[in-house]
Formats: sequence, C-alpha cells, structure tokens
Amino acid sequence: MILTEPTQPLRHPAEYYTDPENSIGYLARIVFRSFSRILERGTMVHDVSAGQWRFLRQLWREDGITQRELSERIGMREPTTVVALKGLEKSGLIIRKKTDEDRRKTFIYLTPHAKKLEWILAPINAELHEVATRGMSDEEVETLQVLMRRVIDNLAEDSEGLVKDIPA
Amino acid sequence: MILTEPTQPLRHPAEYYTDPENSIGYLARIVFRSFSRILERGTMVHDVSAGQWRFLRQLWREDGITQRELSERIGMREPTTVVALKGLEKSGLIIRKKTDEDRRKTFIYLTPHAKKLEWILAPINAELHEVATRGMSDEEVETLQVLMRRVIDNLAEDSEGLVKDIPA
DNA sequence: ATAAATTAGTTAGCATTCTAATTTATTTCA
DNA sequence: TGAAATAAATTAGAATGCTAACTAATTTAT
Repeated sequence: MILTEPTQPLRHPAEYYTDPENSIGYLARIVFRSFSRILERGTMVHDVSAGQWRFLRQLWREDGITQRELSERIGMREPTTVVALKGLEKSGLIIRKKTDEDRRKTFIYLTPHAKKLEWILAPINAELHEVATRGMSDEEVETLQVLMRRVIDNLAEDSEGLVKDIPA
Repeated sequence: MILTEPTQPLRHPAEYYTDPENSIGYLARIVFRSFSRILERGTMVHDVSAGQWRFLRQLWREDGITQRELSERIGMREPTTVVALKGLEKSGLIIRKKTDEDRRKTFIYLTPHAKKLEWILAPINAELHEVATRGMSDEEVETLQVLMRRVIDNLAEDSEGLVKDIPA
C-alpha cells in the first residue's frame, strides 16, 4: 500500500528521493509538453488544437464508438471527453447520434471534413514521431514504449483501493 | 525544419503514423497523469497540491533562487511560476525578497514550515517512485531515463529549448 | 415486479499550464 | 548621455484535464 502517513525518517529527506531531473514523472511531463507544443504548431494551421487532435486520431481508427469507449481508448476521463467533443461538434468535425437500442449511449461519427483532414494531419504526426526518435534504433524506441507501459501498469495497479486508504 | 505544409500523401494516412497506443507522446501523457494523480493523494493531506510539490522539490534543493531560475530548473514557463508561487506564498510556504542590487529580481525562500514539510513529503515521493518502477532493474530504470532524455533533446532542438540541457 | 445497483453522459468548479502582451529595471552602445 | 535592447516579473486570456456530484436509462437481484 502506498502513500500512507510516513513515520519521521532518520536520514535527511534528500536521500529519500531521486534527483528531480531524473524523476520519471518529471521527464514524462517534459516529453509530453514538448510533443504538445510542436504538434500544436502543425495542427493549429488547420484549426485543430492538440487536444482535439488526440480525439480525432482515435476516431480515424475507430469511427462510430460511444463517448465512454472513446474516453477509455485515449485515457481521458469522461468529463474531459464531453468538453472536447463539444468543441469538435462546433467545428463541424464530428456528429453525435443516439439510438433507441440503448438511449443512454451517444455514438460519435466523423464528418467528411474530418475524414479528409486525416490526409493532412496524420503525416504531421508521423514527422513529429520521427523527429522525436531521431538517432534511436527501432529496438530503443520499442524499449522506451515497453518501459513506459510497465510504469503505467505499476501505477494503475496502485490506483485501485487507494481512495479509501487515504483519509482526507 | 519540422511540420511544414505536407504534400498530399499517396498512401493511406494510417500508414503515416504509429498506433496511437504506442505513440511516445501518448504514453508520456499517461505516465505523467498517473504520477500526478497518485502524488496528489499523498500530498493533499498536507495541503500541498501536485503542482506546488514540483516547486517545493526544487526549492528544497536550492533555496533563495530567483523566479526565473526556478522556472528554468523545473521546465516551466514563467507565468506558470508566478501563479504557483502566489499559491505557495498564500499557504505560508515561501516568502519573496527583493534586493537593491537588481530590483527586477525576486528571490524565493522557503519558510521554516516548508522546510519541515520536506521530512514528510520527500518519503512520499520516494515511495511513489519505487512503486512506479516496481519489477524493473536499476538498468531498466536508467534506460528509461536516458531514452526519455534523448526524446527531450531531439524535440528541444526544434522547439527553442525550454529545457536547455538537463544536468546528469 | 420493483427496489437497488450499475452505466452513460452531463454540469460545475477547480488546478495546471500555456502564449501573448505589458510593466519596470538594467545594460549596451552610438 | 540617452535611445534602444535586454531582462525579470507580471497580467490577461485560453486550453486541457481533473474530481465530485448530478440526471437519466438500463440491468440485476430480491
């Protein structure tokens, strides 16, 4: 179990954590921000924000899924998805459809315009990925992906049951 | 130069980008968010947000630096620092000092309370890092750090380097 | 069959972080 | 010396994403 009230350590706290610059969380933040900044420069020209891009990328793969499925696929919470889809609908990039089969569900479909955009925006993403991994072998890129996934899995396990363990 | 207007590709755009789930940017976002969520659960009890934590961690290392220096060290833009420091000042965790030597500069100092907090919060971070890297060898952890740095360096070239050169 | 639980989506409010533009102070150099 | 450039901090406005609490629809279990 993680993050319970610690007892007073005997050694100086600096010995208890790694260098800030080596913290996995810190490095992940910088990687993510660097990607977002550069991606934005490429997509903004086409009136697509970096946030919207992430939803479009999934929908290009899988059109007509529900909001919940979409949220799960890209690792966003549902309220985030609601707001993002509002923007995409307003920009004419998606439409929402309800069915009688289950009237709670909303299915998301790309508009023809959004489908055309894939031909312009996907290569931008490919180029960004290429620049990010420049000088790295295929094995190194795969290692990076695998290790990041291991970290994600480690932290996901811990998220369960944590809420009740930490009294506010 | 990256992300110039691309010509129309001949093949289907899906061939131009990797699987969303394997995108380095996507994985980095999930890693970062996972860290933040769990960190917050541990620090909130002591009225410190995950955002504030990042500033405190650097100040524990280096007290009495300017806002600009602080921003550079942790890879944040200055307006972000301004907002965060406002909160930290209000919580009684830092004080700001001006000098006559250069009246543009503001030096940031930890209060005694903030210094005491290091003894409580630093072990929480150590535990989080330990959980995140559970089942990974020291070599694997180092590989992950090195590869993320390589990505950061690759993208920094292109984005006018927010994070200049990260010290080892 | 209906009360309880679950599922899908939403709203509200907040934290973090950004870019762009502004203010004030210092330095440079013609 | 004094105008222009640079530097440090700030303000304003926005994007992204969260949690908590809610409504409404469907499923489960007594």
